Amino acid sequence: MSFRLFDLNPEQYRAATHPEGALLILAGAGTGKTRVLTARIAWLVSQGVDPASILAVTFTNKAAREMRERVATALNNQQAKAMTLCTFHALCVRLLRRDATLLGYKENFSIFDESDQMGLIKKLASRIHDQQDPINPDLAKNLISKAKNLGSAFPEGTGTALGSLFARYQEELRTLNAMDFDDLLLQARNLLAQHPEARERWQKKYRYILIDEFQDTNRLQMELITHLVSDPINLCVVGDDDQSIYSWRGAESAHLIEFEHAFPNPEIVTLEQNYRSTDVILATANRLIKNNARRRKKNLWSNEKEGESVRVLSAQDDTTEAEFIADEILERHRDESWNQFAILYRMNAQARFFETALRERKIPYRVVGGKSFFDRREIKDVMAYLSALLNPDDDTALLRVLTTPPRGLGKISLQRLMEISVQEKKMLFEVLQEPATLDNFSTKMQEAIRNFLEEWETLKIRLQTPGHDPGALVGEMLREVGYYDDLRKSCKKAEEADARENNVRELLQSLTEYCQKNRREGVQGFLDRMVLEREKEEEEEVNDGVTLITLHAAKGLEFSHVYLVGLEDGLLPHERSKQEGTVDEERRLCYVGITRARKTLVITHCRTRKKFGTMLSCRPSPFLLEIAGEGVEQGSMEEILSRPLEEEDVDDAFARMRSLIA
DNA sequence: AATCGTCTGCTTTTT
DNA sequence: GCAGACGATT
Repeated sequence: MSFRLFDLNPEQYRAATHPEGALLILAGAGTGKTRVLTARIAWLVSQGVDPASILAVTFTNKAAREMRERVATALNNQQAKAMTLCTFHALCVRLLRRDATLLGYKENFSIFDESDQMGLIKKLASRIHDQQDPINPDLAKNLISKAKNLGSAFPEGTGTALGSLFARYQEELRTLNAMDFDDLLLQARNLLAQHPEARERWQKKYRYILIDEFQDTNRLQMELITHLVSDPINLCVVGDDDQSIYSWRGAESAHLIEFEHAFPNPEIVTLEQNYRSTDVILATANRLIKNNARRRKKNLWSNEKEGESVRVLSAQDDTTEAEFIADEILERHRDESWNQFAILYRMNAQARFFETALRERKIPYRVVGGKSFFDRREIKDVMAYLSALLNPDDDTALLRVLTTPPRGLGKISLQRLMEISVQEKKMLFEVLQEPATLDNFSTKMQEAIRNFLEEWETLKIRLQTPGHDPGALVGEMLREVGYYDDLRKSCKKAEEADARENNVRELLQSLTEYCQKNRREGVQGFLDRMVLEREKEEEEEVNDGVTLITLHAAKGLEFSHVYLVGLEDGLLPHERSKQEGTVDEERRLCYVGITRARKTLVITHCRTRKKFGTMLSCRPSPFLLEIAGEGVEQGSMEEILSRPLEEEDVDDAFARMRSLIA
């Protein structure tokens, strides 16, 4: 075995080599969680376990990718390939692509992403049109999602406008042979709950189950796990209740805290030795988190005893906060590369000040989060073509195809087609194919419809021919129907047009590559991946820069120098959390922020801040009182700036001035 | 169908 | 203070 088990500390070793039964690994921040999971998988295989019977589930694609890479180094390639290592959603797609017919879906169902979902909700909401209480689509989406993740396909309040919206939404999805993200979990759960033969088949396949970030599981995911686990129980979960920051999305850390309820007498291993931060930073984190009542007690420690003090600094206002930090980063960059610095904040809106300050000083930076490649119009267009090709029931996708580019079928004709579709209880594509349909339209329209059908059929047939290049075929069709021309026409600048066209080519190129590599999964597999893994392949992390990131997005990352900013009452903890009684989660958020730091940590707060356009005075966050203690220095930025320079700094400043003059 | 102006309402966002 | 949504206008 190439993975060296003797590199593990005693607790890690115990977790990695625990023989059988339920195993709960409480892995504090930076305690080598992924390492242990990888080691455990390697150990299982070394004990003769068939890799194909191992299932390891993560929450993010990134985590899955990282784990796969590490497993591949620990095992040989073939073994690593044989095991299932994916996100919850990808696992569900796998189950459902095989067994969806048992639930009344076809196995070529479409997966609706958030914008598809939103579009459908808006359409239905406008149809219901209740003058009493108009439906807020955002709210509706959240409530539907929440209900589903609690395990229910039905709204709580039937009879309300929202209730009927939920019902019709679900009905519509089924007619379109489509599932949204939550449905993937919901239907997979239903599959295992309602179909014993399927359940047994999957249980038999996955004998060894490992779950990462277990504190983030919602009820549906927990049910799914419970159904999948067979006898003997071989379930290993890893998590940290102190880092549970997604309860607003339905995650229940109670699954971890009360793990024994679901799986009695588990082996429990607590990992407390931290390999990331200095002891001073960890002591600060410990002092903060112990104020949370319901948790599994952990006390992080590190061998790194020599560390700089944690500094808590106040600033007059948000601009000063940003400028001070930017100056300090500039100063420290002398012996650290830019990407060792991170600025962590509660809200994306806070990033702006830091962007300005960094830009003024020509410091490179990257803001994590923002518009995804996959939200771009042209990408959605091509995805619609692929969806409509694979799932003829997906009217949403087909409508997009029919109107992009304009084919002489305008709003009115499409409306008429949809009316016929509703009347005859047939899907849009069937209606198009029906010869009788054409009688309703002018000769010009008939021509347009016939043209489209002809193109579409040709493409379908060619795609099915073996040895084809799907990317090239779709690209060819797009060109023939004038899609590229239309795309260019809709752009103001030539640069934008080039960029969009390039995006399409890139997408088609990766379609071709995917199909070459994964013969069996084909176009369907590619589409699944595109919807579920909404990240561009060459996420260019090569360029060096300071990271600007929200606390939520920072989980799992680490930086040598961390600036945790905006520690003000109402911002962290956020005002709304105080109203909703979820300050504990805000504390965990703060805890996550602190534990990202390897060497130095600066925590800042402003005495005044611009909110909604006006300057308001701010009180320091109550968390600052909780972290106060040995190794934490307090100060103000103004005081530091007015402090007389120390001698060497003066020398330095003179030296720099002289070199500027020279 | 596109563009302009006004109104509103304000976390976090793994898939 | 500003983005995003929506409705009125050409």
